Amino acid sequence: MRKPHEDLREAVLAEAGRLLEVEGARALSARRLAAAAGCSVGTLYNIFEHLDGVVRAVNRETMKRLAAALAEADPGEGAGRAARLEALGQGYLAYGVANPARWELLFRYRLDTPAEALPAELSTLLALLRSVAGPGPSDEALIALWAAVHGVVELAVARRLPNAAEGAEGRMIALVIEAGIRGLAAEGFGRDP
Amino acid sequence: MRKPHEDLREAVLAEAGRLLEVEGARALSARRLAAAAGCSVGTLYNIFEHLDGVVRAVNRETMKRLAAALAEADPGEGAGRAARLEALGQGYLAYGVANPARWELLFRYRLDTPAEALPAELSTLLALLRSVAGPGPSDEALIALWAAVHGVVELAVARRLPNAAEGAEGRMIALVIEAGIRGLAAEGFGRDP
DNA sequence: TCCTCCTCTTGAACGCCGTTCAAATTCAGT
DNA sequence: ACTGAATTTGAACGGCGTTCAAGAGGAGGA
Repeated sequence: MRKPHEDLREAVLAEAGRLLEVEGARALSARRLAAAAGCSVGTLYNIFEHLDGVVRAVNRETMKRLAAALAEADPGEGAGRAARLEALGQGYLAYGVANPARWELLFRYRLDTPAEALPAELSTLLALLRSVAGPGPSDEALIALWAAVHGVVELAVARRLPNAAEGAEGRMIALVIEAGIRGLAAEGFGRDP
Repeated sequence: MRKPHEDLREAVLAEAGRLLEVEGARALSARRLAAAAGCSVGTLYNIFEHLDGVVRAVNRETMKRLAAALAEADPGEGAGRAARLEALGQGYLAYGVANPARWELLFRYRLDTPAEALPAELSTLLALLRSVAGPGPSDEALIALWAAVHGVVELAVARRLPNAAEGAEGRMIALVIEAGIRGLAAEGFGRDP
């Protein structure tokens, strides 16, 4: 019932995760992956066609983990919508800072095959955002809020913030979320639970 | 008066820019650069020590161009501060979309030497932002606004926006800037010309 | 048992990469 | 013309993604 290589496929992905965490995104090469998983490069290419495929699979897993981390950070429906959004933003920052290699693969890896660069699991995140914001705000506004928060995290993870902002990432997230909430309010943020 | 290699150095940087624009960031390799500039790889390494050095030099030039593009987009002191900020945001987006290879080198290239990843010329941009926003807002708030806008542009350039946001980048920039202005207002945005 | 046929695996090979360095070249000063 | 220092060269090293001819393995029939 299960495809021939499925065990090996999972072993490869597990080793990919290990390599990423221990040695960073640079270490994720076909040869090292094959060696770590105990097969030859040729077999790796039988399973994945291109290295892009490994990255995409890792990214799907990363998205699941990110969604889980955000669900964890979410104080839940008991808390106010504003507090929940703030918590989600801080959770997004925390996940990125804690997993720079996965973050890099997810957002900075150059995928040659143009097919959706972000895994479809992104919709899970947007759905969570939607459930917190209520049905009022447009998709565009929600995605803009995500992108704004993402900008802070991306610059923080890539170590591209000016010195003046060092250590202020959390406060900057709070500022962006606060402003975003005011912007969303004009679109009916929080109406209709 | 001029250092021994300065002519060659400039030739290399000019060819680097050409390679970037014509063939993208992948084409910027030591061998291709040396061939294009008419010298050997060894000489390239005499001038730049590492390829990182070439990237850093290109990034300084990119920052200058970006600053010039923003100065061009700025309607000037005659316009309102809000209109100016909006124009700067749209200019930032336009530059990124028009120069994806330079953008990639500036914000996504993995620099091994940790020295400030962003060229010091970034301060020019922040100074422009400061001059438009007035002395009220804190550095943190201004950098947060920049980061928020940056997030939209980065996701757009990296083609990592969900389909729902395709073609809506300009409107998303407008949303982020509007919300940012409201946030900055609390910090005295626009007081004291 | 042996022989076929088909699938899966292997690792050497290709052309690229960043980087190094011994040797060749260049050239100013004598 | 010669010397000595500075500069340039390109082959070499180890690593990369990717391909593919050759080999290994096993299922089914004789």
